[in-house]
Amino acid sequence: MAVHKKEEFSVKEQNLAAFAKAISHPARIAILSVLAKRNQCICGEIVEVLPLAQSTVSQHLKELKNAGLIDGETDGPRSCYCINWKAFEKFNTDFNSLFEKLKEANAKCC
Amino acid sequence: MAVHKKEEFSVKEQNLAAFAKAISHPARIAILSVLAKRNQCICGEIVEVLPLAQSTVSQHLKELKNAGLIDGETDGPRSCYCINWKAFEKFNTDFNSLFEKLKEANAKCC
DNA sequence: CTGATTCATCGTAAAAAAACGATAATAAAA
DNA sequence: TTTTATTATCGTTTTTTTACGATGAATCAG
Repeated sequence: MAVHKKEEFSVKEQNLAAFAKAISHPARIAILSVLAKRNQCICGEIVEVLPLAQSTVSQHLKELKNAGLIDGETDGPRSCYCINWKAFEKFNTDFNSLFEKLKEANAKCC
Repeated sequence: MAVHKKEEFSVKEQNLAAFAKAISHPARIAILSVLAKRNQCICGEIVEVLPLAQSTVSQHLKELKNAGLIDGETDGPRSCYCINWKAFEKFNTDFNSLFEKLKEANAKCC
């Protein structure tokens, strides 16, 4: 029990799920929101705004970066992050391509 | 350690994160995809298609229903599900309203 | 060079998620 | 009424996530 079954789904499904997972926590939504407003900012500014410890924020940033949603580069002793808009566009495209199919049917359940 | 901090974020952020969490597993993406194609179907049909046990699929369906992404009603001994398209539209709206703000800036990191 | 700042990483603990088998509940069929 | 088919729920185990403090690494200021 508790075996990994994620690999048995299609790559597209896995990618979409991975993106969704990246934004599936309010803290990460908040981080993205800050980045969207300020265009770019350093880790410390984000820590100031969020109700979380520095190490926790750093962890969330890492996850967002691993998922490809943000870019980051170190600038002296600090780290500067910004949103990777291309990744968001790809998400929108994939998301729609999965669900646009029968939208016009406007199904009523059973 | 391990304290719930989710409540300390805005309602909008929490809702968006909850939606994303619902679609953050490939099995649930696959379920939604099946429903989108077939308009509606019963639990058993989904179980046939997925590489998961019946109880696991039922659990995923419950999560999707709790998140408001699908509707379901029992039809005799079986349960019929379909997609709640309104919920998807709301997600799209909220998603864009959070992130559309600075898109034109096309930021380059630092 | 020393000290201060800034951030990432490590270790750890608690909570939640994922998966299954077994069992209960429900309604149709016999 | 008894059986059968279908689905939901319960109990359990393993894994993953969330969160923190403490420690390290890197750079700037003095």
